[in-house]
Amino acid sequence: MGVVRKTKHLEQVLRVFRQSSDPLSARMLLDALPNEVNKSTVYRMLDKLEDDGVIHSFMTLEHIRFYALCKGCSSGQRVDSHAHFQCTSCKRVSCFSDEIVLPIPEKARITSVQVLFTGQCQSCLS
Amino acid sequence: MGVVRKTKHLEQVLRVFRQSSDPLSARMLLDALPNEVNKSTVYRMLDKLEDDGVIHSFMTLEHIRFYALCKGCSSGQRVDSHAHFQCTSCKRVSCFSDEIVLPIPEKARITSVQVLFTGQCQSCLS
DNA sequence: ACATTGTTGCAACCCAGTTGCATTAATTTT
DNA sequence: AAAATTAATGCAACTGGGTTGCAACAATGT
Repeated sequence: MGVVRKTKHLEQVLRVFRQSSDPLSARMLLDALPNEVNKSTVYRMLDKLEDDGVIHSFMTLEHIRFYALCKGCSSGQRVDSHAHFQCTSCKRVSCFSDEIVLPIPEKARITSVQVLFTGQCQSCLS
Repeated sequence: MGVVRKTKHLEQVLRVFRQSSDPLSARMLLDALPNEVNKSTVYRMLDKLEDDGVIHSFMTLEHIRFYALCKGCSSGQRVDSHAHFQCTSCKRVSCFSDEIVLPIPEKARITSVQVLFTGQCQSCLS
């Protein structure tokens, strides 16, 4: 189905994503939006944007879903092995710039791969 | 901290894991245990087993945590890039037999990598 | 057998995410 | 431009995975 109408909220959501270098959770997005938006609305927008291939999502080990813009993902053949990283100390989530090359197994029809590295980031190490 | 005492529940949990070829969620484990066990107890056992490096966990896209025995993982230097697969149709989760070789990024001290393939499994394709 | 202390069960709780429904607002039709 | 259509929104209640504090219980050391 996906997004059909251009609403103010939608524009604001996209602006927040564009301005953020890191992936965002629904909560973070909710806090970042300029005016009050209901959380159901935010979840619904995120769902639709993901359906449309505008953003993609992945789960962190704290069972929180994070969303990020699909920059390179051609929404047709999407095996975007784009990887993410979460620092176990500060919990911050970020994207890995390098594309990860993964061997796609034969056994199944793979449509996506999510890769999450965990460990300590630079600033938490020092 | 980890597990200290050998209780009946603990033995049963380990038996269930050994008998299962697939990773298990807390709920599935709860259902598979022969006698009634409180869910808090199960979650606590899982936490401790993971601390001890006996099992490892990962999140599915439905934000459910799955656990599996660490077969090859030496609990010392553990960058176990063991991959999992979830079928988007039947939701079943399984382990990939092939070890995935991943380039470990320099920027951070990586301690673990989780890889989750999603798509359709053999039986759902036919 | 007893003391110690890790483990369990219980109930209440937290929080991410969902749902049904009435209302509002973006688009289309006239 | 106003009316009709229908997607998007807000609200409140709900679901379900996972956690927590505490009293009761049971595995281990002496």
